[in-house]
Amino acid sequence: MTRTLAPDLKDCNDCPIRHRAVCARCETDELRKLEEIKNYRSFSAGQTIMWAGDRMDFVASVVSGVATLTQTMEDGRRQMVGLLLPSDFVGRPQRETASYTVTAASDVVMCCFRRKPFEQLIASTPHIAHRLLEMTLDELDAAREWMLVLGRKTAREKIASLLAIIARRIAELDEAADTGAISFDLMLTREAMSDYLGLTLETVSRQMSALKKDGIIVLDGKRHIIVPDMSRLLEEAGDDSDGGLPV
Amino acid sequence: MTRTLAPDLKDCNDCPIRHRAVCARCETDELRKLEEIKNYRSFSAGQTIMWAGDRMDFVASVVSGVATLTQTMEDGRRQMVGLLLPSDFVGRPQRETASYTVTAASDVVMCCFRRKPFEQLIASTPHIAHRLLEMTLDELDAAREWMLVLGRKTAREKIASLLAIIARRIAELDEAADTGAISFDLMLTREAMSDYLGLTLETVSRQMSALKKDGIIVLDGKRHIIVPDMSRLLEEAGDDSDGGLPV
DNA sequence: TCCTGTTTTTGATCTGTGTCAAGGCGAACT
DNA sequence: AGTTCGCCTTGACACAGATCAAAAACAGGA
Repeated sequence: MTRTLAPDLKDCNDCPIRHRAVCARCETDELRKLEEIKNYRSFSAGQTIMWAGDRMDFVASVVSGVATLTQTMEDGRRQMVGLLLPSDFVGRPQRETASYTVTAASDVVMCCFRRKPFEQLIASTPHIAHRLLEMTLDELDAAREWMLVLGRKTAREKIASLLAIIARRIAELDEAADTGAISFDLMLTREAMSDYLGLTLETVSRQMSALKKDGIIVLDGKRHIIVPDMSRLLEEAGDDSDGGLPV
Repeated sequence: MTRTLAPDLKDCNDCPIRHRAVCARCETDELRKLEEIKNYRSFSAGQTIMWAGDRMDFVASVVSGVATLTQTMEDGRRQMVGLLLPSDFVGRPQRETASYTVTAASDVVMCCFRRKPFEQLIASTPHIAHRLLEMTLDELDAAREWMLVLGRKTAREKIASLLAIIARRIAELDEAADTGAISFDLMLTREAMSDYLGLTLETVSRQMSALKKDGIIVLDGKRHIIVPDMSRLLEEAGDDSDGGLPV
């Protein structure tokens, strides 16, 4: 349930798979192999990084920015199934084609690894395989928490849940942590939020206004959010305790 | 996206982790170790196998019957986050406590392994770790498909999707496959269905009646379902192509 | 600065699903 | 056979959120 950060995150800038990923215990020759198969790629806001069904020659780790994983039905209904923040991993070893469409929500930098050699690296390096399993289990937990949000929460609770998730991830990255008030840039359009939450963008807008009116959040411009009291937000989200939702 | 069955499933009755699990390439001393730490356990319909938050000393594989994974909010709202059919795996290595409540939907037999030694086995046996990763990735895909169902589909489409998933899993087990008509026992109450689909049991009942009236399904008693034409069901489910939803 | 297109807000109305309530059906037990 | 209990179905009505429509806020370029 708790996000498992590589313990020596801060000391790990040389490792090309950043943060939560496999770097923590990389040894020099593993690092060298990773160096060989990696390259950084940038995408601008709104750009589609990969379409569902595309051939997938890379796996990647988000370095900066926000990307989304979405599914679409033929009639255009869309559902976001994953929100990729810095340190998240994209792509599935052993699979030729992408299952989901990946879109850059903001400007994004990804650290890409050629898939074939990456798979070999996994096969020959047990601790990387373990790290990958751990990350996948975290993602599975996140997806399951999200099923509760989608299936059983009201519009207001959904919005509060989304804000809480992002606030938590941001706080985690900034290490600012428990200073009470948290402020962050929401790098999603209202439409992207509605795709995540299974709502329409009008409903998202209305509920944002309502949360603002009730003082749960403060809006500075359209996208910059201040949460004066995190516990009140969590209450609105209907979360038991403050355990919180993993992303 | 496609379920990955162990290739020599049929020849593997001695392996205590059945079907999809790790058995395919188990060698004799690995099998011996598994023998030592396993024991079979039976549960009767309706019984709670494990509560969220309980200490978890076992991981397990479903041998027969159907079990469910659910989350509950303090006010009682409930969401099923996983449906466990024979060959599915439960439990998370490296975690002390259960995240979800596990309930037997029908009479269930599980093959349980003591967690600590199982973790050691994973650590020392790369191909088991790989199999586990593959299974976890399949589950993640299933969870994400389910997010689309929960977030964007209508009640009728939700029901059709659930029936399609179960029909597909049953067909897979029976190996009866593409004979057009599929019939199976739905081992879930209307309430369990509603928990899976994020609906009320009344709505589930109404939509089942509607699908029956329209000839998409035939009901023999309350729980035995006949699907005369699988493609029509998939159409109702709103699935693109017939790719279908993994569970 | 104005113009243009995108994103967001707000309003009015409609509808699918939830809620509340009653009754039916079958299985197990007396 | 009758009673009880759990599960399922059906109906009437209410409401959260969708849909349709318009205007306001904002960003970027000429």
